[in-house]
Amino acid sequence: MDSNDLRREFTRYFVERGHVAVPSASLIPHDDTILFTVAGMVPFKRYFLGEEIAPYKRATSIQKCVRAGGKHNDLDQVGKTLRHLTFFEMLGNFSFGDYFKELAIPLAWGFVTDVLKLDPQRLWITVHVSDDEAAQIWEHQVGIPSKRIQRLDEDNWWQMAEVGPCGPCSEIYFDKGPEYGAEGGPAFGSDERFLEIWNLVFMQFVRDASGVLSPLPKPSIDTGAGLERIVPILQGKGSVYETDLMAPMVRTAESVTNTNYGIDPKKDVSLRIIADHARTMTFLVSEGVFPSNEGRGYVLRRIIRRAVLRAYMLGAKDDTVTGRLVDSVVSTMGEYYSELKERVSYIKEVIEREEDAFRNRIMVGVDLFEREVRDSSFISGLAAFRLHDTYGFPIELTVEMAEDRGIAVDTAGFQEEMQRQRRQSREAGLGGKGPERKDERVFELLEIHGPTLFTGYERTVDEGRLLSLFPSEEIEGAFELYLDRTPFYPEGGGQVGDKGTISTDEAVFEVVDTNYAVNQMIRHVVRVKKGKGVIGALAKCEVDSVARASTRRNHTGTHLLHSALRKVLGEHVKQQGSLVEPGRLRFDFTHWGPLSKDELRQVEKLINWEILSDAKVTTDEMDKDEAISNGAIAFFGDRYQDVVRVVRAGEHSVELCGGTHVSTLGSIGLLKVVSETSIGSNTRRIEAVTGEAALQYINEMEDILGDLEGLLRASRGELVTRVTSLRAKEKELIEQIKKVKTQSLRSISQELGGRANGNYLVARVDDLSSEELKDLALIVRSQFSTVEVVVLGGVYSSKVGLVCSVSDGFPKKASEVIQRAASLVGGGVGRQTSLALSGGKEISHLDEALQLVKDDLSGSR
RNA sequence: GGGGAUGUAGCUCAGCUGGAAGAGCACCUGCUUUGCAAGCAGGGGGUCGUGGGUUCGAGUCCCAUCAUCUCCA
Repeated sequence: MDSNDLRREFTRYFVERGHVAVPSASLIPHDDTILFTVAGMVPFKRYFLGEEIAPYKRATSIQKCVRAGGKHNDLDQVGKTLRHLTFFEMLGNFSFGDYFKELAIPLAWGFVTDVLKLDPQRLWITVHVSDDEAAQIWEHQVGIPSKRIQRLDEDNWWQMAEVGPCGPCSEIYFDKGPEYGAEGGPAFGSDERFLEIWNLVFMQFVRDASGVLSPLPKPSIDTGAGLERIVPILQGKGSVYETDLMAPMVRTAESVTNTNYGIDPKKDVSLRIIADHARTMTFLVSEGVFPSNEGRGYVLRRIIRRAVLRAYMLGAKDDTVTGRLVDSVVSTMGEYYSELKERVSYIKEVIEREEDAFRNRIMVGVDLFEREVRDSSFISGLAAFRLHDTYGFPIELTVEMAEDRGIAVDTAGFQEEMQRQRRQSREAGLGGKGPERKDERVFELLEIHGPTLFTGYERTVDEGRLLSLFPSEEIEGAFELYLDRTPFYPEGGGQVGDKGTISTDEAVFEVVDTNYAVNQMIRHVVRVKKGKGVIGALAKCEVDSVARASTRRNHTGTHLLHSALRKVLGEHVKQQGSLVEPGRLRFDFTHWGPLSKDELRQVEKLINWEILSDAKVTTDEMDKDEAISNGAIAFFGDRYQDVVRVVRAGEHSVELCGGTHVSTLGSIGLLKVVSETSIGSNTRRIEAVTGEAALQYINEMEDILGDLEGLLRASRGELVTRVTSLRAKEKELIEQIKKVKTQSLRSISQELGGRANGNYLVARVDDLSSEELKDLALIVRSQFSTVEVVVLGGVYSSKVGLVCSVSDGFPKKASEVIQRAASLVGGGVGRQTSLALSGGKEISHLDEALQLVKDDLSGSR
C-alpha cells in the first residue's frame, strides 16, 4: 500500500462510518498560542473548547502539521532519530460529544487490523493509570491479551493548558522487532522498537483554576495517527526515509551532495535532515510564510539555512541545492497537495533567494574565521558566538572547519553565551507587555446581554442603551462604557477605533478610543464631560464623522495599495501589518528590497486608475471557507468569525475585512505614497495619504518648491539646471580659492623665510585658519631647506591657532616643541612627530607663548 | 520586543591611541604591443550614510537617525 492509498483508505473508512471528511487546514493556525498547526485537532480546537458549535458530530481529516520552533519543536531531534519529523501528516477522526471510548477504540482497532492488516500479535496498547474503563474495553470488547495492555502516567494524560479540557489517552504501538531494541513493550522497551502509531485522546474532564477536575457533560474524541509512522510498517521499511513518502527526497539529497545514504551514519543524519527540511520549507512557503527575522518567518529561515548548511558540509559547496529539493517534494506530494504544483515557481524563487543570501553569509564568515584562527591556537566561546551572533556563521561550520585544522573550539563557552543571550531576550520580552487581563465584569455583561451590535457600517449616528459604566483600570481618569448597540468602530484589522460623543439626558461623554474588551464586546473608552451616567438610559452616539470619512478613504486605499503591490512586485507580497488612521495609512509587507522609483510610480498609477474608475465598493457577508475559495485574501493569524465580510474594491482587490470602507472608489480622491522604508529584512513599510491629506501633502511640496524658486530666482522648470550649475560654479570657485590661497601662502612664506633664525623660525601670522597655518608651515620648510623647525601662531576668528613642523632628523618631536606654548594659550596637543597642531582661546597669551618657544629653541641650539 | 555588526571612489575594501583621504579592479588620455585578466606613463572620480555634539581640529570619540546584514525571544 503506498501513501496515496493509505490516505484514501483512511478517509473512506471513517466516511463510511458517519464522519465528514474535512480538508487539511492551513499550517498557519488561527491561534496565537501556537506557531504552526502542530496536530490534527488544532483546526477543531474551538469546537472542543465549546467556543463554537461544530457543524458536524463526527469528522475525519488528514492534517498537514509542522513542529518546529515554539512549544512543540522537533528540530533538534530530526534526523538523529528515525521517527521525528518537522513536517508530517496526521490522520485523525473526531467526535464532538457524539461517540466516546466505547466506539473510538473499536474503530481504531478495526482500521489497524482490518484495513491495514497489521499483525495483532505485534500491537501493544497503553492506557492511563487511572483509566480502567479504556482498559476494560480493550481487553473485553476488543479482546487484547491483558499482558499487552500497559499503563502509563503522564505520557498518557492530555491537557490543552493548565486550565481547560483534559483527559486520559490510549495508544496503539507497533513492535518493529528485536533488531530495533530492548523488549518490554512501549512502557519499558526501546523507543525505536515500539513505535506509537495511534493516539486516542479522551476529552473527559475540565480542570478549573484550583486544579479540580469535573466531568465534561459531552466528552469528545480526538485521534492522531501519524501517516509517516504507519507507511514504513505497511511497506516493510525501517523508516519513513525509505518509503515512497520520502525516499525521493533522500535520493535528491544524495545527488546534490554526491553522497550515498546508508554508508556513514553521521552523513545519514544530514541526509535525513535535508530530506525532512525540504518538505517543511516547501509547504511553509506554499502557505505564505516568508523568510524573515521573527516568528514563523524566522523558523522557516532557520530550516532553509540548516538544510543548505548540511548540504554544504556534505560537499555541495558551489551549486544551489534547494531548487532541486523543492522539485522533488512537489513531484512526490503535488498530486495530493495540488497547491504545491500551482505555486512551484514562486516557492522555488523564495527559497532559492534565501539560499543565495545564506551562501553569501558563509563566504563572509569563512574569511572572518580565517582571521580568527590566524593568531590563535583555539577558538574561544566568545569568538564562536560572535561569528554566529553577528555574522550568522553557523556553529556547526565553525566546529567542522576548526576540526579540519586540528583546532579546538570552546563549545561550552559558546553555549554559555547563547544562554546569556536567551535570558536577556526573554527578560526584555517579558518587560514589554503584561498578561492580558480579562475583566470578569465584561464576561458577565456578555452573558446577560449578548454581543454588542455594531451598526457603524450603515451609520455614524445611532442610539443605544447604556449597559454598564465603570472606571478604566488602564487609563487614569477614564471610564469604560458599554452599550447594547453602537456605531463606534472598535480597533481592529489595523483600523483605529472611532472617537466621538455619547450623550444621555443626564450626561455627556467624550469617546477617546473604541476597542474590543473581549470577543464581540465593544468597549468605549470615555471621559466624562458633564453629569452622571445612569444604567439603562438611552444614549445618543455620534461618531466624529469627519475623522471616520478620512479613515474610510485610507482603509479602502490600503486595500488598493495591497493589490497594486502584488500586481507590480509579485504574489510574494503579503501584508505583515497595517495601521489605518484618519491622517494617513501605513502598510507593511514582505518584499526583498527597496522599491525603485519606477515601481512606486507604477503602484501609484494603478491605484489612482482604480480610483478614477469610481467603481462601487461592495461588501458581502458570506461563509469563511466560501470566501477564501473565491480568492479573497485572508490574513493568517487574524481571527475570523465563521461569517466574514468580503470587501471588493475595484477590479482586483478582494479581501476579508471587518473595517469601514468608502462606497465608491472616487471618493478617495487621490492616493499619494509619501514614504517607503525598511523595517527589517524582507519587510518594507509604505506610508500614504488620501483625500484631504493628499492635498495638504501636495501643498507642502508646492510651498517648498515655491520657496526654492524665490531663493534661486528660477522658475520651476529651471530649478534643476540652476542647482547643477550653482554646484559646478561652487566647485570651480573652491578650486580657485585654493589656488589663490596657495599663491598667497607662498608669498608670505618667502617673506617669513628671510626672518628665520638659522635653523628655526617662530612667527606670528594672523587671519589664517589652522588649516592654512599648517599649509604655510609646510611650504616654508619646503622652500627653505635649512629651516628645520617652523612654529607659527596666529589669531583667527577670535581663536588662537598654533602649528609646528619639524624636519625628519630633528631630535625633538613637533608636539614637544609647542607643548608648553599650547597650554599657555589654553589648548592641548597630541604626540605627533613631524607636524603638530594646537589651538586655544587665550588670545592675549599668544605673543608670550611664541616667545617661550623662541627661548626654548635658542636655548637648545 | 532585546542584542551585535557594517555604511569611505563605479565595484571590493584599507585607514592604528583624533592631526595633509588611500589601495586593487573598473574608467579616460597617450605610448608600447597585436596572445588570453597585456605592459608603461599620466588623468578624472569622494557631502567618509544623514543630522547634531565634544574638540583648536572628527572618516576616527559621543548622541540621534536612516539603510543593510545577523542572532535571540
